[in-house]
Amino acid sequence: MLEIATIRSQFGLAVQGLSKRGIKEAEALLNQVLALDKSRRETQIELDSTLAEANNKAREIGRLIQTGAKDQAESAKQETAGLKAKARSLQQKLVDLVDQQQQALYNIPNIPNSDVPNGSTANDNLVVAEWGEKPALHAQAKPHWDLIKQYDIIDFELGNKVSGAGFPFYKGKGAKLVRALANYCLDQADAAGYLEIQPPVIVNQESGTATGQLPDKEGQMYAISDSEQYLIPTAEVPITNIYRDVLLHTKDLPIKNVGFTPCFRREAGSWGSDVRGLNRLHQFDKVEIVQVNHPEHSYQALKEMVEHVAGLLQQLKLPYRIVNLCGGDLGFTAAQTFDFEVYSAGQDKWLEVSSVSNFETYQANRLKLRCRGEDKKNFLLHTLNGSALAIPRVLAAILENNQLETGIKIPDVLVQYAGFDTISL
RNA sequence: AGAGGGUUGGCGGAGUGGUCGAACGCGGCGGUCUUGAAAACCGUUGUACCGCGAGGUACCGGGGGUUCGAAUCCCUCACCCUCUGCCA
Repeated sequence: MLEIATIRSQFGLAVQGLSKRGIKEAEALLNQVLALDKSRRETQIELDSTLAEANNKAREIGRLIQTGAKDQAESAKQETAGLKAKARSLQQKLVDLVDQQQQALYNIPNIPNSDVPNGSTANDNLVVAEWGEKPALHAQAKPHWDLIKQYDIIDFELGNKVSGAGFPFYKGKGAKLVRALANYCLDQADAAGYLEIQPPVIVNQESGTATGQLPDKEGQMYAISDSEQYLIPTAEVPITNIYRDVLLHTKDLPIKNVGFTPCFRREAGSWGSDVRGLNRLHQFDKVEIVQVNHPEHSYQALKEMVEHVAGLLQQLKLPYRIVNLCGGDLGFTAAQTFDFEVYSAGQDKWLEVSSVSNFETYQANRLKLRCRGEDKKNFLLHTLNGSALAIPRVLAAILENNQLETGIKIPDVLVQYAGFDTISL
């Protein structure tokens, strides 16, 4: 969430930033927050002075009682009734105003950084790098949803029967490939200095709010009935929330964590005819890298994370392009995001397999994740995360790009993890 | 799951209704002393919000209540410890 101090001191920049996201009423929205902030402060001043008066009265009564002046004490008690009522109503007013301000801020997205391209849709995203050659496939090449049936390695019908659409079963070499990809990604992250974490996959409301999924994306998460908990849509949520209400020291930085979890997404409204097979699932596995860094180093960290993901895809020999998301396509909480899209030859499509973002202080402000500086002043840290990688789409691209007439060739780096080098009949 | 005990500042640990943001010790920071260091001594040392400032307000696990006044009493939730039970 944006800091109220930032909105106050850099109003023009904030308006400009939100406009970049295509929010037309940005100025009115921010003015509304500032108005709430103003009355919040006024109410607090009034409340504080009322409480100060009541405190003084109470001390005075204490003194009177101790000196034995019972009658005076009793009459002084009568005088406090009004103050008490006043304080109570001001308190309520303050709580309401704080709540309103909070709600308003929760619904304002992050300000894109200056390097984010202008634009309103995915068409305006900027391709900043491309790597690899599109493979030349044989004449009978197929999309992965046909290949998985042919080799019987992933079963959507079975998933449909047991769970629902978008919950496939991975079988045999399909299951082993998932495991191989996860292990490969985790080992690479480990080598890059990330601490491996196995977090819970169910989180509470506070966690969902702190990383920004709530209230913005409530409809996209699976909620647990009765317990106000949610299945995680990404390991970002539990892993970043480790640092909720935490005060770090500069010597602790950077923090680098990696987690491998299933991710659950309702994907409400996004089901279409072009979304087939592994392209979009309700449950999928993902290795996620998360960093907490000093504001001065976060963009260097973002660059390193982008390079890390690029390295993974290069070793897997998957052609990819890196996309700098435009203002209109940027996620709610991100200040800047680079998407990795892998070319999947069987369906002739670019599949998003990673999204690497810097959230600057947006999440840290909700998390109350701060750092104690050398000057003993506390400041908000920057959080970052990226997929490294989202497994099913990578799997789809591997199956499609490496298909031969005789079978599917497994990328060299995965062979030692998978225990086989070919999928064939 | 049941019974009992507990949760206080960076740490340890007092405090059971008033002057307590909280004794004391340790640690940290500054100083005196010393060629330097240690020891000793003196001072200082939480966070957030509001205020130009003086200063004010809130916070003793979370939330609510009683009271003129709550770290202290009551309710509730969470967590920890001990004993009993159950279970991958």
